Amino acid sequence: MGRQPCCDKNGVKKGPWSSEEDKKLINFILNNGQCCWRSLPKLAGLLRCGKSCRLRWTNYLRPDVKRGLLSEYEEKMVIDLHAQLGNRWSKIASHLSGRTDNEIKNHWNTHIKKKLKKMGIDPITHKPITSDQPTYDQPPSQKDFNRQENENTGTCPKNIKTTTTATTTTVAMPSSETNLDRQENKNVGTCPRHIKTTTTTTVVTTQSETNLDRQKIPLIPPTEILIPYESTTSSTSSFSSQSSNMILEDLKFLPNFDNWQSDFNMEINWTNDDFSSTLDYLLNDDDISDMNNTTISQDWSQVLEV
DNA sequence: AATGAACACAACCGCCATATC
DNA sequence: TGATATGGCGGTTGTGTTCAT
Repeated sequence: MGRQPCCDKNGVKKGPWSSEEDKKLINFILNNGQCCWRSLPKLAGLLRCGKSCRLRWTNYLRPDVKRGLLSEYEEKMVIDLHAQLGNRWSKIASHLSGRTDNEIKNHWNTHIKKKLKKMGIDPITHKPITSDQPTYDQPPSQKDFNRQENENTGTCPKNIKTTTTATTTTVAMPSSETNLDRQENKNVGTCPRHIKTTTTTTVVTTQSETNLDRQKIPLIPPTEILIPYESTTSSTSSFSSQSSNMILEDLKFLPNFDNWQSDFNMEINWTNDDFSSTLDYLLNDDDISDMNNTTISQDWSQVLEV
């Protein structure tokens, strides 16, 4: 007997998450902690696969997830760790506080690999590439052959072509200088993607660090995230009787999520108990009033001003 | 201004390991 | 002890954005 699918595929929504779905997921986990992912979508009122919820939470919504480009130091660590561990992204990620395996994997595939190649280093073996040695990103798999076939028959997805663009000549970048990035990319003809001023509805950039892209903050405005539950819920809904503009006021006293760990002396891998106690701390009126004296982080201030 | 190419990254898929019954 | 459920991992794809023409 084969394995059951992780969820009922019928009626399950796929694709990008809406802010509404994010809110539901965040609210559910804030109120209930992380429990079994399989039943979470139903309980949270989401038409999503449990697996999808888990990924969304761990890779994007979790408050201790660091966002933005990897620093030079982090990048160096990734390269070193990759040399030791290979493509074991989760292991690599465990050495980089706040970074997810998915993020590191993406960064490796889109940035670091190119840099290493440009530097004449094989990203697989981490050894210098000899001129007579062909290099492959991956050993050609059956899928690659299928892709090639698809391309030939004109049915390939549009991004197949990106798999063959190993001709880029990007060099190691001074990561904090966007104008240099721009100049450099201009010179070598590669797209300066990271220069973009984000205009999507999910991300906002600030300039609190030298690198414009370092501080991408999930733009689910706090007013959107912490939707007050209907007044029937328990003590956790201290916001329930408040109007939305009052909630905005309250949100000013929430901690800077960037400092979530240090603020609450939390481990990176928190347990449900950790989460619950932290949640209590966050939502306890006394504690909130104690936090009146704390400085609102620049990042959140900016978000709140939006 | 329109269009296609190039790109980044969020999200999905399928497999594997472990837990539970 | 085997079957099943669940979570985690790595590879891959899809989509939206930006840039060049």
